[in-house]
Amino acid sequence: MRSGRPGGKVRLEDVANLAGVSMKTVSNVVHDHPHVSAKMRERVQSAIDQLGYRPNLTARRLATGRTGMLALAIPEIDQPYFAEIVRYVAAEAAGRGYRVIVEQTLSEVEAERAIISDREEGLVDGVIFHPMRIDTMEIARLRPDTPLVLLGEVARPLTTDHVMIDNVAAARVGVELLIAQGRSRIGFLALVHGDITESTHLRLLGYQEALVAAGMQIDPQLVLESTGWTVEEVMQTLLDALAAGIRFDAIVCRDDLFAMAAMKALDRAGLSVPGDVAVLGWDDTRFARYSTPAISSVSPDKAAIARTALDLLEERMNGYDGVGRHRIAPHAVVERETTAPK
Amino acid sequence: MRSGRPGGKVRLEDVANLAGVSMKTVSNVVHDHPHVSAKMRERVQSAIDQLGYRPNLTARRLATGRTGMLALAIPEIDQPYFAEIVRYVAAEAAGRGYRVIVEQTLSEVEAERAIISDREEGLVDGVIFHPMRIDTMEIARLRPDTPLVLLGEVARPLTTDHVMIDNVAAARVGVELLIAQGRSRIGFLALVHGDITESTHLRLLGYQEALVAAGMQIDPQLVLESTGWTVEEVMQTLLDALAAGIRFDAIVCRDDLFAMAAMKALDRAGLSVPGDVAVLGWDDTRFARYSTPAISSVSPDKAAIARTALDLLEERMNGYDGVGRHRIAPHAVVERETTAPK
DNA sequence: GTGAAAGCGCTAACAG
DNA sequence: CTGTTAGCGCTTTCAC
Repeated sequence: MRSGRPGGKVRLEDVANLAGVSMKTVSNVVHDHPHVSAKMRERVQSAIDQLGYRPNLTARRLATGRTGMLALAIPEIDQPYFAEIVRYVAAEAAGRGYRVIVEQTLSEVEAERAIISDREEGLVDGVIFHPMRIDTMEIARLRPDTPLVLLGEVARPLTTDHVMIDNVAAARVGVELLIAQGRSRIGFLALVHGDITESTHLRLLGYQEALVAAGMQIDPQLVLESTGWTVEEVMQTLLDALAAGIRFDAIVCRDDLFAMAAMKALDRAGLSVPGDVAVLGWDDTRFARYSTPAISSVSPDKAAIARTALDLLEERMNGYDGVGRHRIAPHAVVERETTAPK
Repeated sequence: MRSGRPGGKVRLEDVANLAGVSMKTVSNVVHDHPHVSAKMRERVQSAIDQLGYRPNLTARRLATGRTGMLALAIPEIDQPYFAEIVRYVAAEAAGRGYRVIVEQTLSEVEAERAIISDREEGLVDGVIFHPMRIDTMEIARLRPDTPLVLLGEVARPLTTDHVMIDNVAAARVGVELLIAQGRSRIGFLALVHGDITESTHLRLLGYQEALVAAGMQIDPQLVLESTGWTVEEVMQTLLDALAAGIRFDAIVCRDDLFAMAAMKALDRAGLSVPGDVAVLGWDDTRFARYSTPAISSVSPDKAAIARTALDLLEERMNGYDGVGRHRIAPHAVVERETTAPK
């Protein structure tokens, strides 16, 4: 089945020789080019099968200048929200003929810098990047030659494309739901020390807007602050507030992980959900769906985020070189078991 | 900063010209080759910086025949167990100088077949594959030229390397824990219709062995069967058993997702965990840690799995061509809140 | 220690 | 519609 060449490697030329045609004709067959006679096609195909020929991607890439690969850079692959984003982006990319390589930054500054200032050329045709640590200025300065689209709520760089949801509006809708269900002491879990992304602040802003619009008083005590992102830290934050005598009948969480932490804290404090306290998560991940009780959650349209990011990126890869575009993806609030009329 | 060449592309040769040295010398500097004088290195480096030269990966790959890339093929990226496997494999691979591209099969036969019978050459140097649908015979028959290591409990192919945990022993230890805590009506959730992997059967076998070893009676009623893998189906399976009057004081689950489903069903049936019923999960994912109550879980050593898979794969990539090796990674049982003495 | 030249396997422009 | 040929940018013998 293999050619007699050393290493068993079969080249396009070997196929051409065996079939008695030119390399161009073989290439036409491999690429399903229209203008090839049926008998020709068959003859070439049989040579391909006989030799077990497989086109060499690397050579093709060198010749075409395209890799057919995209990089998706995210903080952590095993955080459900990002795992789901990877899934949608990979599906969307596959539909457009791209494969995706996943890069984890672990929210480390150096890793994020490495994404932007790509040292080597020809790894990927484009990059989709969800930054956590580096800011607009740095992205603008280190801006790579490679087409780039940003995800998430970084401060908006003027020069770079960007896809996000309207966090303020989403938070507002979520809080309005709680208010409509008769909740009046609605907490926010939580601001995080050292968080330089805008997400949490925007969500907090929407929370505040909804309260004001409803003519409710804003009690700063209800806005909690966590020392970190872990479930343990977030749980402790709520536990401390409860121990300090602060009372809630609803809690808006910055994401589903925080909601899981809230469930733990409330359980430990002997409070029932949603009887005593309603809980609203964010991101609509598997955590929310599989938890008991199932967590109501603000749901960004991940498929739309992926689709929009790919749209933008493809335009860049096709040569668009204008100013940065900013696209808003839709959101919804999915009601499950942790929210209910009081 | 850019050369005057069209397209702004800077090549090794341009650097060589500017620095007034040969391409070989530039290459030596780029690769930190030892035998280069300090002044030479400096001169070349300044030319590199001046031109903004970035080596072209594709050309390097074509010349060397290595891609520096690995494929990791898994069923679903957004299933926590696999997301965590991706994380460990990616970390391990990065440490060895490889990048990884993630391929989702979605447990579809055709997608799995595509992984094995790679149509194109030069995409990756090696493949790590967690199959769900295709069997030993097919893997052996379609076996690609690309080095391959299998993950999970497929029937063991003689020709292919393979990393797994000892499912039987792990299940036995888990059930022994339950027995030691005074549980006597221990259910198994669940066999799944159409599941052709060995995992569930091996776990069921260990379950059975532990019961026999403890001199307990085996009640077939306690071994449940689900029509599918979704949380809804699994939950319904347990709900049906409960409705049929079958009583449990512990449930061993085939994975953490099934454990989440069990928690839902028990909650709905008004049973408390672990008061009335203990629950043991499998895979030790974030689900188990973040759930309320936190789920005790059989914990495969994912770091060891990743490390071992890479070890095996590197040997293959370095030319080892012997018989398939089978490596067992360690496991443990992590006790959390869903198991406790009765 | 450094330089010149021959590929790596494919694509695409051009000629026939 | 098919064949020829010149690159794509780097690595790597092999002389110097």
